[in-house]
Amino acid sequence: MPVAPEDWRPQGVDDLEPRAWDALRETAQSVCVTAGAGAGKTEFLAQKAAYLLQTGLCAAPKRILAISFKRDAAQNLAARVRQRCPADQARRFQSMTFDAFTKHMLDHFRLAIPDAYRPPADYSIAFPSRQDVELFLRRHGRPDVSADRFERAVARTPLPLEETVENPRARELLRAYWDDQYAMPDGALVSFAMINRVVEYMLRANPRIKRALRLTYPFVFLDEFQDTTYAQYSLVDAAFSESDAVFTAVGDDKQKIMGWAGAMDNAFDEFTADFNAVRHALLRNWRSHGTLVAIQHVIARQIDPDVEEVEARGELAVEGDTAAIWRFDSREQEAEQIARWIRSEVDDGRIAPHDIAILVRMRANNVEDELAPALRAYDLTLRNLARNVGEIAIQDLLAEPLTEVLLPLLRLGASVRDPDAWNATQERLQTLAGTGPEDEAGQERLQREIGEFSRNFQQTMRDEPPDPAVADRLFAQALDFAGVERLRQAYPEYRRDADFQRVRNGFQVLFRECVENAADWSGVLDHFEGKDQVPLMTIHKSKGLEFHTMIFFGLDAKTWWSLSPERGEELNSFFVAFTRARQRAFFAYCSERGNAIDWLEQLLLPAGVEQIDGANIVAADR
DNA sequence: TCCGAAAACTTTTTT
DNA sequence: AGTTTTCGGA
Repeated sequence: MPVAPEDWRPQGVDDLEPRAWDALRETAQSVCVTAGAGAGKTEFLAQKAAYLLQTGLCAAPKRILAISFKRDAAQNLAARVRQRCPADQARRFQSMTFDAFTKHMLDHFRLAIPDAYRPPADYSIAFPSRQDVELFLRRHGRPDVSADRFERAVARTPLPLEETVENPRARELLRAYWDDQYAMPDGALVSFAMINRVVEYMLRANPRIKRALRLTYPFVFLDEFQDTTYAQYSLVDAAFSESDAVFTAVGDDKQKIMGWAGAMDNAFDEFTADFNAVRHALLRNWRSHGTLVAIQHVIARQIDPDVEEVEARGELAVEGDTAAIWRFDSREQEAEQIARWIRSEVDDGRIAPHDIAILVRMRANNVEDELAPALRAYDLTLRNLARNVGEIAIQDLLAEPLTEVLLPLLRLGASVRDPDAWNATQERLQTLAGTGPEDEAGQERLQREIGEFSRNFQQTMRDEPPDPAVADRLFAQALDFAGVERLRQAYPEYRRDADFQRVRNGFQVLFRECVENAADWSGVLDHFEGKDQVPLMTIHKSKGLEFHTMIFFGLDAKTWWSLSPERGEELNSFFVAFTRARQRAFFAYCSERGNAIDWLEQLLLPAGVEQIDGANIVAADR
């Protein structure tokens, strides 16, 4: 039974801020919502979805399409809506990445693609490397063309090339690329950039498909809109322009840090004009407390002089400095003092190591070499999320479906009763086996198998202390229980053997590594997931995350190369780093490497951020 | 093998 | 803009 719009209440939260109400109730016209750091972007989208679904403004069988850039963002949003709405409503909320959406469109409407550009049904996804592209350019006698620019041309040139490219040499080169990719010896290899172009062409050429799309999705959400690329924008345009689809685009221009990778210059302005959207700005920050928000405002005003002041809703919960520049004399002192500071914070019981993030602008691997030994001397472990285990980065490995299946399985063995692990295992295996909730016999068999498996595992883990050889054996057994063939069937990204082996191998390497650092198997798995370790990552990787305390490492001029205070994204990336902090933000630099960049000092000092001699950050008697 | 010069690279996601 | 890798000539 639908709720009347005026009676609808937010789900699972007390209330929304007035601006959020305005943006939420706007359902007749597209909206651009500026949601700054900590404004509750995901929550806002989830509430708006709940509003549309529960009031019947988006009534069955119509659906909401939500498009994000990253898999975890798409999954988080979907999970949030599932918490807020009954299953039959949540099913009509389709949250996916841009690439997943275009690939679905391609697979569904492949036959509607004009002959000259229709990929064969058995195409595979390619992630072309620079070398691949350079090889192609050399083969076609054009080594003078930069691979970067050529890839960008592929991504941005609309099809059909015969009509859209005037320069004959450019046209032939692009056409040769498409022909080559479609005629690879092991079958067609298509990149997501190509899929985007093909689908955009298909939508332009088939008004009927466009109409069907519009009927299915009267509402479209676009997440992190500031980072939309031109290719993605043109696809959205081809799919929904001149339709009555109502868009909700959410993002923050001040956090645009992907321009160098092709993000649009002013996505919000263009969108507001093209889709006749009204603009709203959320004005609360639920993440940080007042002191930090005040400093954030000073930086924000530097990025956009017209920015509105934000109301801090986070509570101050620490004593002492909440923002400071730490100046060190030498690299040695810098690493040593930071390690000592973290140790004393942890010893005082204030926070756990994983509440403190170390952010860097780039080259996290080099910084790891510098900091890890110092931390180790204080019995702290640094987790560099960009570090490769085998051929995959730890951060990527942790988000892989294989990890989602194997970790709960291993957890079952590590403790006698772990209902979360049991439920997760059951859910994952159901998906793998394709057992529906109505198949009672299948469910029972699954329960029995899990029970037997976990008893077996529990015994091994009780009898044998953590050891690399045992780890390998447990890993092999868990993988076997899940079933390699089933896994590779269920997840298309594992179809190609090399892709599966890369993840498999990475898991094994990290698992074996964690064995060395833990007293029991439970500890091994905690270590695997990063518990009680200090995370280290780039600013780009930290986007969307938050931490109790943020330490920015390397406020030296040398690491901020393409930086100019007036324009460019460097100030934005600095803003992103600062706004990750709930309680405290510190900036470390060391005169041995260089001086803190002038403009940052000029920005931070007047904002009330003091400079502290790094020798004094931990009391001497500790 | 060594040296200096030149070129490459830095910040990333995606089934 | 600075750091790291590659390359060519000795």
